[in-house]
Amino acid sequence: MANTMRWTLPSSRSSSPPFMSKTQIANTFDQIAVLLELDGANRFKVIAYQNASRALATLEEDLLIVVKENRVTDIKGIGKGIGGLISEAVLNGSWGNLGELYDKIPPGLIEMTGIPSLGPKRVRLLYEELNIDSLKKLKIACENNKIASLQGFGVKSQEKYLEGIELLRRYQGRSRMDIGLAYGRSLEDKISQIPNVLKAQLAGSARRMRETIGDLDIVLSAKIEHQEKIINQIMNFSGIADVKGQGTSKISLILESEMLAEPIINKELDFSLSENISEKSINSTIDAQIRIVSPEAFPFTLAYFTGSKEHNIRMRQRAIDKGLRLNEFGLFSEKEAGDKIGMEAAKNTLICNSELEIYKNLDMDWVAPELREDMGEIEASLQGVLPNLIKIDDIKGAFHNHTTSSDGAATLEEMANYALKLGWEYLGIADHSESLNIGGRQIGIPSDEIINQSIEINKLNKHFLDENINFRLFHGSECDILSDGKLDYPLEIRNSLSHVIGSVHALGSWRNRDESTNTELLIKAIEDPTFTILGHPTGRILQGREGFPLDMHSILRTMAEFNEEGILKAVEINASPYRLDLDWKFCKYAKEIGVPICINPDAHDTNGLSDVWYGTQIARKGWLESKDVLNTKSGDEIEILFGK
DNA sequence: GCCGTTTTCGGCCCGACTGTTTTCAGTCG
Repeated sequence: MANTMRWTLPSSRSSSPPFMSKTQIANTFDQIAVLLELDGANRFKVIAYQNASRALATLEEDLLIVVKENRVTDIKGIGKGIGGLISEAVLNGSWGNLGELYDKIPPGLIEMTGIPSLGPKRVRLLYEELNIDSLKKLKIACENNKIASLQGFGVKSQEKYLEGIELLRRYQGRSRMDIGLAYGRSLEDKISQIPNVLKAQLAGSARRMRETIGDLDIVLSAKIEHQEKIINQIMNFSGIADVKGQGTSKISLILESEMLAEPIINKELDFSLSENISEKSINSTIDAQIRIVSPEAFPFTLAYFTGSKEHNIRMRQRAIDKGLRLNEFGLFSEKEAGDKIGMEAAKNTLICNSELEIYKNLDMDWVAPELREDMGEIEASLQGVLPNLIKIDDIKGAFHNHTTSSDGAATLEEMANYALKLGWEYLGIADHSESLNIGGRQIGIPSDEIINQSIEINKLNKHFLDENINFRLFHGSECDILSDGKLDYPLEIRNSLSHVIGSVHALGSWRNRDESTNTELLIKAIEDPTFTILGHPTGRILQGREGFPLDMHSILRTMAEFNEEGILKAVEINASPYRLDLDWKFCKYAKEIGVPICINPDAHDTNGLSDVWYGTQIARKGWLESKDVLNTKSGDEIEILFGK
């Protein structure tokens, strides 16, 4: 959880209901869960708030309407208590007596739980016994040997906390998908090459293709007699910064950049990105857990550590419903296993040679790892209606790319040639528009110069046609959505373009406004007849900054209405691993209501075009099939759709 | 705090590792 330092209940900026948005309430419930833990509350109460937060974040309907129609407790996971809080927050902007909880828990305690192996229970104990309520006080207490004498603590814990405080200072938190995957694949590869390793596979959030990755989980299988030697060889890898734990079936490491097979390429970045990326992301470390199991247990352990936790809970429930029990070692009869646990319980497991067979034994279709978030995949799997997910080879081009005419590093021709090399049928050029300035320097193409780009594009297109090359350039613009919701450039320029990608760049005013005003202004931009695609919808930068507040469901509904009338309004998944915006959680909804999605690399150099891979992973995570994605269509089809 | 063909109470997923204990609680995933 980012920035745990100063938690407060949100106050409303609105003068009429809804006083609080879905997102605000969901975030608040997440905080409440942490505070309750520190307060020593019943752990199921904590889970209830976490579940309620999830339920709200995925609620598609307008929350105000749900509240007004007294349907809030119809939402699964929301009962009388939490439902009352939601209604009050939406209708009055107040938070019942939750304020007392915020007042009661010193903010320093939240920060202390960031120390490895120091959880809420012990933090609470330290607070009650020694009045420790900050990292600083904890450090002093450790140094003065005050912790070791406490019941349940010892010298080791004291030392660990001191190390942990130090670690916290340079702790990077989660990693972006590109960095996490680079580490994960390198480690997976190295382990696979050790003799007698039968399989080594990345699991966890990396396998599920989350936009950020917490730590790496790798499951490896080997015969029991080889396991000890394999562990020793792993421990001798270069690129291990620290060993956090080591057992016979699990090792826990911190990796540093020496682990990487090849250094991470620094691509040319959007100006707004480079501003928000600190040095820390470059020299980051990442945690890795490695599990060693027998070949028989491998599919179960892989499934278990792929998660998500929520998916696993549903899977176990499914097993229980069938009189079975599922754990990380097997799937077996509940009756037979009795009180036994772990490997012992799984002794008489049903044999499964792959994950597919585990699902099959539960009368389910295999669920792609990307979908395992308990977002409807269990139901779809049981009904046999899981989506046929899009693949990278389905992509035939992309619409949002920059050249040297704005802030790109490659020329139009270089970009086109690289796109051809990728096997694409088209490339959409969308340089920044006139108004975009940074530090007094104009980034965007001035109105009177855009004609030059048009001439150059026509020339290249004629060349492709003459040479009988199935490739074309589309001349668009990444047109600024100004703070009042109007589009940049005069109308005649926008009309002359094949596509207009509307993007918000002047984030200042958008981030300082409330959700409903922003939503209204963005809808105004979308309604402009020249508007085609919504670019990086929230402006978020992963690990950098939050996006501006927006009711995405409402935005998507507006876009769906246009599409129903045959007017193309698409939304972008910005495929840059720094953004991955539209968030995957909204993709399924967009698809269901009929809003086309494009996977756009927002490339600022030729290498950047390859980022469509990350966007495609996010599209898969968002349940998208090839037919849901605009840039799987052929060049001819796009030409008709754009009308140019 | 939520939920319910075992519905108004009693459950709520499961296991490894660690450091502290001498049988276990806390933490983590």
